[in-house]
Amino acid sequence: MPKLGMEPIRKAALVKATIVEIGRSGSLDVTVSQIAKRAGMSSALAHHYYGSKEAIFLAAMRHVLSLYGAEVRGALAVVQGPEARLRAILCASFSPANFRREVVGAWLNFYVLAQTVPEARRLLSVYQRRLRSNLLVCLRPLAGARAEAVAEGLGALIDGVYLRQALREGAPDGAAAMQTVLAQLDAQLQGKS
Amino acid sequence: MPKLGMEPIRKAALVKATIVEIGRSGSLDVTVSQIAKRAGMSSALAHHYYGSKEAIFLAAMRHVLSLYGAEVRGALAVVQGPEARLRAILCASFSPANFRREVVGAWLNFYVLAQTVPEARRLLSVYQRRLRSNLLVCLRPLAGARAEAVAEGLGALIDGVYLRQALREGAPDGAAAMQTVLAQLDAQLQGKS
DNA sequence: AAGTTTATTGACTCGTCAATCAACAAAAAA
DNA sequence: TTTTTTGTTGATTGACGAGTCAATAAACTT
Repeated sequence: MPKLGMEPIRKAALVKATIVEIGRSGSLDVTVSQIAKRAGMSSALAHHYYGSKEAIFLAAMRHVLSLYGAEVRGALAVVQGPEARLRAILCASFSPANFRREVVGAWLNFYVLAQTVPEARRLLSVYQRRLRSNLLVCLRPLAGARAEAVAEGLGALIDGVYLRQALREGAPDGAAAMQTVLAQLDAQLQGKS
Repeated sequence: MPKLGMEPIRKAALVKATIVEIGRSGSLDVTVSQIAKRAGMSSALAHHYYGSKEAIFLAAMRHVLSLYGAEVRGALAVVQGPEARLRAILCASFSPANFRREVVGAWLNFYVLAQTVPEARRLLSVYQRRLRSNLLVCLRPLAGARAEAVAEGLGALIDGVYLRQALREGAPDGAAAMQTVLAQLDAQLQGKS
C-alpha cells in the first residue's frame, strides 16, 4: 500500500539506521541489508533511494555533522562573551545527543571512511575548519598570540576524548569528558592572557 | 628451493606488509592476498603461518605496540627527573619511527579493530594503561593531586594528535605535533605545582 | 635409501554482498 | 479509463575473498 511522499521519510530512516548499525558493530563492515532491515525496508529500496552504499554513508555523515553544527550554533546563540562562548562550544561537543555511544562509534568510523573516500575527507575537513574558526574567535581575546596553538590543542583534545570514549566499555559520560577538556582550557588561559 | 627456518622471516615480513597495506589503504579492508603479495609470498603461505587474517592483524598490532613500548623504555632509560622523563615519553610518541604515515594510519584502524575483536581491545587497553601509568609516575611530583586529571588529558591529547595526523594530507611533522602537546603540558604544570 | 618434517603454491570451495532487474501495486495525471 | 509516476520487493547476477587441499620439492633424520 504505497503512500506518496515516502522519499524523505525513507531516506531519514536509512540515515538513522546507518548510524545505529555502524555504532553497534563498531565498523564500516555493515551490509546494506542490515541497514535496510533496521530501517524497515528491503535492501533494494535502499539502493533505489541512494544509489550506492557509499552515498548512504555520506548522507549519514552529513547528518551527524549537521546535528553537531546545529547544536553548536544553538548553544552559541544564547550566550555572549568569549569565555562563555568557549564553554558553550565544548558543552555542545559533549552534549548527550552527540556523545551517545552509537554516534561516537560512527564518528570514529567516519574518520576511517575519510581515508578512502574524498568526499568524506572533505566533510571532515569542513567540520575541523569550522571548529577551529569558532574556537579562534573566542580565544583571540583570551589568549592573544597563543590563540592558534591553543585552538589546535583543544581541537585535538576533543577528538582524542571522543576516540577514547569509543573504546570505553561502560556508558558514556559527557560530563566527565567535558571536565577533562575544561581543565586543559583553564590551564591554558591562566598561563598568559 | 625451500630453505629451513623461514617461519620467523615470513612472519616478520607479513607483519611489516600488513602495517604498510593498512596504512596505504587507510582501512582494514585489505585482502590477505594483498598483504602476502607485498610480503613476497602466496596467500596460502600467509594462512599456513598465521591461520587467519585476524591473527595477522593482531600480530601486526602487537608489533606496533611493542615498537612503541621499546621506544618509550629506551627514551626513559637515559634521563632522570620527572620533567625530563615526561618529555622523553612524549618525544618517543612522536618519534619518526612511530609517527610515520603508515604507522599512524595503522593505529587508527587498530582502534576500529578493537571495537570488534576482544583481543585487539585488550592490547589497546594495555597500551593505554601503561601510558597512563608512565605519565602518572612523572606527574605526581609535578602536579600533585591533579596528576590523574592531567594524565587523562595528556593521553587523550596524544591520541587526538594522532587522529588528526591520520587525516592530514602532507608529510607527518612529529616536531610540530610534539610542540602542541608540550604547550598543553607546560600550561598544566604552570598553573599549580 | 627410505621416511619425515618444513616450505611453498595453484586451484578450488563456499559464502557473502553490492548492485540490478522484472514485476507488482497504488496514487496521480491525462 | 488509460497512462504515467512513485513505491516496493524477491530473485538474480557477478565479483570478490577467506580459508582449504592436494601436490611438489628441498632439506633433515635414521
